[in-house]
Amino acid sequence: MTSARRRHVPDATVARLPLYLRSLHALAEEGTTTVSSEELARLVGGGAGSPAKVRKDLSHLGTYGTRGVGYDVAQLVDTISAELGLARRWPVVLVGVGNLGHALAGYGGFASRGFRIAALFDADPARVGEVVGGLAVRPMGELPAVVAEQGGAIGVIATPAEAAQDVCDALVAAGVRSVLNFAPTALEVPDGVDVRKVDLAVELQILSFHEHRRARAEQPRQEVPA
Amino acid sequence: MTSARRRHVPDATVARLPLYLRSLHALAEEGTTTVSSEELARLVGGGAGSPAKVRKDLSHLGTYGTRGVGYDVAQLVDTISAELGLARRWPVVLVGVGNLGHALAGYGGFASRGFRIAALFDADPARVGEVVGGLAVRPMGELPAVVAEQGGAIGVIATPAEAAQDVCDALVAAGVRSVLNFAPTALEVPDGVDVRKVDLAVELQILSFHEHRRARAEQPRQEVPA
DNA sequence: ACGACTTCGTGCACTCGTTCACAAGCGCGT
DNA sequence: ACGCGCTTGTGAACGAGTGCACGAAGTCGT
Repeated sequence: MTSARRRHVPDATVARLPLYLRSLHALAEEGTTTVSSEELARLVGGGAGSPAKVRKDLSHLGTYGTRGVGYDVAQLVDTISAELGLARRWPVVLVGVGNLGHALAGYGGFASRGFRIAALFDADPARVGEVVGGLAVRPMGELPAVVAEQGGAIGVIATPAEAAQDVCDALVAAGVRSVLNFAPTALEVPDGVDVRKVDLAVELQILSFHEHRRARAEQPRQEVPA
Repeated sequence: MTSARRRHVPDATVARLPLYLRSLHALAEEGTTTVSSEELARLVGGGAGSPAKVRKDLSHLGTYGTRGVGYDVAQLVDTISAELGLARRWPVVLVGVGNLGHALAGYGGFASRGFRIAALFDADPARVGEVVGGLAVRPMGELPAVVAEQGGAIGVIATPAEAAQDVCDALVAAGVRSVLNFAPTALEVPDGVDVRKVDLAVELQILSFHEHRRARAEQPRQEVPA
């Protein structure tokens, strides 16, 4: 299949592409021009890294490495960036300028990896006008205009759980079709809208499980049975 | 297998338990005493929710629902909390009181879901002493003493990428065996230490992929070929 | 007391992803 | 020019997780 380009890229692979990209950027900066699947696997580390997985992932992109040599770092950066749609520097609208919202607005990692915070919103009139990370907080009413002006955007919800669904509805109504939700609640969205969620407490609870399990295995004194 | 209790709980199930727990807490607060697998699946929403999946997940805990009725909300909360090791209110040590660290320290969601921020640390002497979220920032040197005093802890890394590995080493040396890493870098740890990572930019990039794919599918004008 | 209805628990088939193993391809040294 | 060693790309085996379908078990109404 010479022109097989990318047919269907599995979700599991998509989830790893950003990790590869991160490591590749680091390599590029230190001047490395070529990397093997084994080296790359080591760099992304942990569970995400086995050489075979790397090769299969990259093969889904139609990317060709050079046998006996490895992959060209610069070309791989371009290919993955293109696949992820990072040619365009996506505008991000952030709703909810509380504790977490402040942190996100000030987080440099977005800018350096293909995103641009286009505007901040908050439902609380007292917060509107406040300047955070160089941007003035706007009232929710301006959301549709901003999204239209940007020609689409990715929405980030950093509000309390109670407000999240309303905010999500407003984002969708404004034309946003990709939402990243930090509020600890499930969101209902129409077909065609994509939601990802990040729940900080959930991650801790998963860690807690493993910690607990380890403790149970090491010191099986006795649990009080029901 | 009457006494089959919990043999091995699959990772995929563990990752969903906190979501169930969240919905169950909400149900308990509004006074609901009983819930069916179908209802619970609907509540957790999205990809995580199919009734069969819920039942299978819960069966791994040895939990018995009542046929014809559903699950007892209160009992299920207890069972899942126990499985996740939330009987103990885990102490969390947070390293890196920058932008994100501030947000995490002030985030109420931890306290309400089984965790307690025990101490804040920062390598920058200028930050030491500052009070954030009711806690004074301590110098890294005090880390081992604090962890020992708490009898173990979960470590959270909210530093820049460059500092993350050193901080991680310090945590491990202090006896921490579960680490949540917000820095955009892979961490190397010895066996027996568990690391989970949350990378905010990665989530956005995954969204970007889907957005890009959608755009490509809808308007296949022509991409500029290499 | 009994039947109809609801909902759980679970074996089975299937899908998706990972790992393995190896042939094909490329560059380099001689 | 040629062979040797390295690394990719990929088919095939394997394993984990999901969805389905149905038997088991309990409740409620009559």
